[in-house]
Amino acid sequence: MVKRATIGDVAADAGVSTATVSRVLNGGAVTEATAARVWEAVARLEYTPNALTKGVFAGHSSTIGVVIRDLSSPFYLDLIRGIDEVASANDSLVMLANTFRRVDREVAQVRAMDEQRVRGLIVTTGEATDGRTRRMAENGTPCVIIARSVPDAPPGMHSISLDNVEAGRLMAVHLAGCGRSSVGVVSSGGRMSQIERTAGLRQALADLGLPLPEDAVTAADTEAEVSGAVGRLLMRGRDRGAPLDAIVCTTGRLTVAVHTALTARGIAIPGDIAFVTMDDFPWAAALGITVVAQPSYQMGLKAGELVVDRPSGPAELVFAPTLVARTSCGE
Amino acid sequence: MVKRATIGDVAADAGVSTATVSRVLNGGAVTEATAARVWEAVARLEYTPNALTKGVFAGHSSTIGVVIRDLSSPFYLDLIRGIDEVASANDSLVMLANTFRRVDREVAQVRAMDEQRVRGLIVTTGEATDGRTRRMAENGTPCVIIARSVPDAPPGMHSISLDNVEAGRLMAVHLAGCGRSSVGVVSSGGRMSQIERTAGLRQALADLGLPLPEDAVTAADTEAEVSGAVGRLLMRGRDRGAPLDAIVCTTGRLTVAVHTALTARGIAIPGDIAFVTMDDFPWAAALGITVVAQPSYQMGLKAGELVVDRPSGPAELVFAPTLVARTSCGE
DNA sequence: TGCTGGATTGTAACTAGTTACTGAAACTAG
DNA sequence: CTAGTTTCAGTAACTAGTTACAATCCAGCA
Repeated sequence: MVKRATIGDVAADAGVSTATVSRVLNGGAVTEATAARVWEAVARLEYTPNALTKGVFAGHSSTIGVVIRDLSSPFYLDLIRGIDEVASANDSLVMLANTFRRVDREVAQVRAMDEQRVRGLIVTTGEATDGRTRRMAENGTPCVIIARSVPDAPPGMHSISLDNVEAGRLMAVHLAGCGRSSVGVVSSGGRMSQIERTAGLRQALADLGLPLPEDAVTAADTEAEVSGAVGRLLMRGRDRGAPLDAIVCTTGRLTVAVHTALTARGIAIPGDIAFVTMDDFPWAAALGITVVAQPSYQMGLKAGELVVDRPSGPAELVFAPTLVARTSCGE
Repeated sequence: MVKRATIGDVAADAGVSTATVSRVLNGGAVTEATAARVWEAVARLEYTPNALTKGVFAGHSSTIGVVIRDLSSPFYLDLIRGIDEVASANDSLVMLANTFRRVDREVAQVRAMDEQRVRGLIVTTGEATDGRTRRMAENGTPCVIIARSVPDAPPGMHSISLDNVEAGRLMAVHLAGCGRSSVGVVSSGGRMSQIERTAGLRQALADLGLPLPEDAVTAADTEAEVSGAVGRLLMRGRDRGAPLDAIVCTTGRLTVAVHTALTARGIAIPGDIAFVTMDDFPWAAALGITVVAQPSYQMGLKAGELVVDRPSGPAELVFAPTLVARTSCGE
């Protein structure tokens, strides 16, 4: 195993002090002749500076930490692409951690990011990590919470989220415009974003004279639970003599499962039932699925900028969703 | 801005030396009473150890570096999940960098990983980075090259790839079994994996008495080029009086594009043309698309283990593909 | 009471860099 | 020809930890 060259080795090879090498590498006042000798030594020894040591001295590393609940979601993927764009424009790397939707891992990963002294932290975690991110913000590490707003955020603690009520409204207006009147909702658990989307949908439907009763909304936390949820919705419609003519899915994560549950029952989309869901994805166009899309890449870009630009106050950014109309709701 | 507590602050607060604090934190010989006082100080000051400094002393950080060409591919996503699994079981974080398929960014990101003194590096880059990874391996940083084998690898430099010839063979046998005889191939550029898959397909088809002429294989590097490539394939079949009855796509990245190109032309799958592609993905089941899947999660797991376990010699692991038969080839 | 010894704890050197301060040339000006 | 200024490079202190070695403490034993 060959030992890596240190700045001391370079200095010795070039016949100068480590201070001079550091000056050459980081742009201080040095003679051209000296600089040339140092660069030669750097090349000869294949010197690669130690970013850890630089980080120790600077008080923080040059990487941006990102903690994601679910790497398989296309929303998060585009978000990461946006962050990565800003990062590489600023000589930063992105340190990514996946939490697989487990709270204990969220807490552990955020602590790990703190230990790594990341330059900034972008996080899609729940409230369990708020204590730590708050403190990190106070310690001078900008933190960005995605998909959730944070009450009483200190300076340096930002949030980026979607206007979820508007997302629900867009769905309602589109469905009504397609002549649908009996809507069922598959929603995932009790996250605020889910609740807001359903509330926005319900309010807009009510404004259009189409009430959305409580029991027309079912929760499915996992893909396995979706089929049952869809079945319940279908049965309820039949029982009331008002058969379901539209299904809304409030989370992109369950889109495949809902779609599969419908087609597996031989239900035609949009012939029998209209289908709208959240978040655009590569196959949506091929399948003709109408979606309410988040500007995920833009959100990632903004998150990266908040980390890099360090605005003084806390920022609370809300992005507008857009409906991408395809064929899954008829018309 | 509140300054972060250092080990010195903890030592002062607990009335001991920094050495003792270090021993309490890392498990050395200390009295219970001293340990209790130190832990109290740690809690009171909300001390979070600096992983950068630890890394400087250890000679490397505790994070695993991963450089990915294309984060949007489901193959890489599952690979990352596998790596992440091993990482978190070993108190490591994954530092991820995306290169967007650009060689200059590959080189820059691998250098950045070297500067970060990652504990190990897992990479899906091309030959341009081989010089650096070779040297890193010699310096004691295990490197794993994914989807490509490396000639004359030094100890600590490993490769994990798919048996691409077998992947092509699986496709050929399946298509022949479904009664298809006139196959067209959409392939992406000149990467070795693409060439091997096509070669495997051609050999197996030939063994079955079904030659695959050179011009039945078209290259499409980007999604935009796919439609033209498919058109050429279709036209060629018509011209020869042997209309195409199967299309093979040798890269998961272009699956959507090929599928869209076919359906946009009103071609029924499998009615008019059979379709097989590489890499399984969430919508494949819903769409009934037959695929040759890589054990991507397993490959990620293995890559992580190579980094963590540091076997002495260079390892060259080749994984077997499996065909997931659905309905897109008829039968 | 004094000695030996194991268990704790502190001191100081070390990791690989950066930078404030210092000193020595070299150049300019009177 | 000397004084003042600028330029350049080196010394040493600093970042936040770890650890080898030395020092101290108290117990057990003669």
